[in-house]
Amino acid sequence: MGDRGTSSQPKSGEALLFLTDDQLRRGIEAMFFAYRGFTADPDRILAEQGLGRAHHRAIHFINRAPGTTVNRLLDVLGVTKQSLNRVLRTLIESDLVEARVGTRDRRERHLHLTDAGAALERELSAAQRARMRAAYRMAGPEAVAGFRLVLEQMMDPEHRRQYRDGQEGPS
Amino acid sequence: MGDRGTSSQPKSGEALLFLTDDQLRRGIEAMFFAYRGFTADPDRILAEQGLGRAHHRAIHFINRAPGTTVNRLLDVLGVTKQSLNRVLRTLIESDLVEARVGTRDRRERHLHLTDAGAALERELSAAQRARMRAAYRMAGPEAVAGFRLVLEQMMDPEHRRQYRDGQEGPS
DNA sequence: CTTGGAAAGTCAACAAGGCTGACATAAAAT
DNA sequence: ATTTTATGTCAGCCTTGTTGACTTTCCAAG
Repeated sequence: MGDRGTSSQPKSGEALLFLTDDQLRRGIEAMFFAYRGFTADPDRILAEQGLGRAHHRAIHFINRAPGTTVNRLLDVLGVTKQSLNRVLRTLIESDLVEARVGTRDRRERHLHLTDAGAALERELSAAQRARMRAAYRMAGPEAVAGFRLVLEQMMDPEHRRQYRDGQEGPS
Repeated sequence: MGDRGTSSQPKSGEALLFLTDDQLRRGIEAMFFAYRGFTADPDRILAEQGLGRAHHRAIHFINRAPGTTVNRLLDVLGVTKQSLNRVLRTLIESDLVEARVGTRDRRERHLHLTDAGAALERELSAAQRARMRAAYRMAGPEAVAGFRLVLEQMMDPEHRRQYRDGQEGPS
């Protein structure tokens, strides 16, 4: 779709300099390579236990919101219940997650990490945080602010809501 | 893994403020949600054609370096040759990619996009660039610089090399 | 020149983790 | 009493990773 036009007038002003197709392509590749690095350490740890990235995502969000229900988790993760169910079943069988029947609404299952699950979560997120901490240190505070700003804009609006819900509190 | 210590002294100075575990967790989730958004548009387009994300990656890097060999592509993509081979086979069968037997070394296959392949590439990357352009515009030039800086630091060193190889020229 | 190994690519079979669809059950809501 | 909601389950499909075994081609040492 002939938008090569942008590249033929690259330096028409600072405000546009970073919007050439080539600069955008660089950003696309940066996302690709960075995401690989971002998941590499947890993937290694998980593989040792016969788990995969899907388990990591479930563990992460259960840890963030203990007692969350299956339905809310489905929303956040954006997969089907059949897919999540398979993952949760193995996590429960491996004694990493506990599903407690709801007291108010007994149809609901409230999900919690067991001690072993919490330990694994710490191991996984420690690896991921270490990498991110290193990247943040190298790049500096202003870069980090920019990083987060761009990422937030890249999300679909629904996911952006869920992302913002993860904030400390309603400031 | 007792690195909860960081969170218990959160505001000990501007230089550390952004390195609390909670801030790092926010960054981790930002990556997760942003990457989903980042791939959403191409995924939709690809699904219509019965292709997947793996095909997109191959198409992207063949377009960037026409005539590249399977081996070099393997390096960039970081999958096994068997996995890539399956993807390439469907791309060739669908007349999106052409594999020319090497003239100097006839073991090699040099990969090129066909006209149809180039058209699909433009469609895919136009969607992805549009999203990135919008995110860049909302975030502003300084944020973009920070975004790219952090992403680069997050890559594994080998991938960082490949990423840098994608620059305009050896300035 | 031939022969043996290395390199590039292909084929086969398996696993993880997405997906859809159909159905079961229990509890809540109407 | 009926319907809706939350969850779980079975079956089967697809993509995209994996490993292992194989072919073709090239090159270099004998």
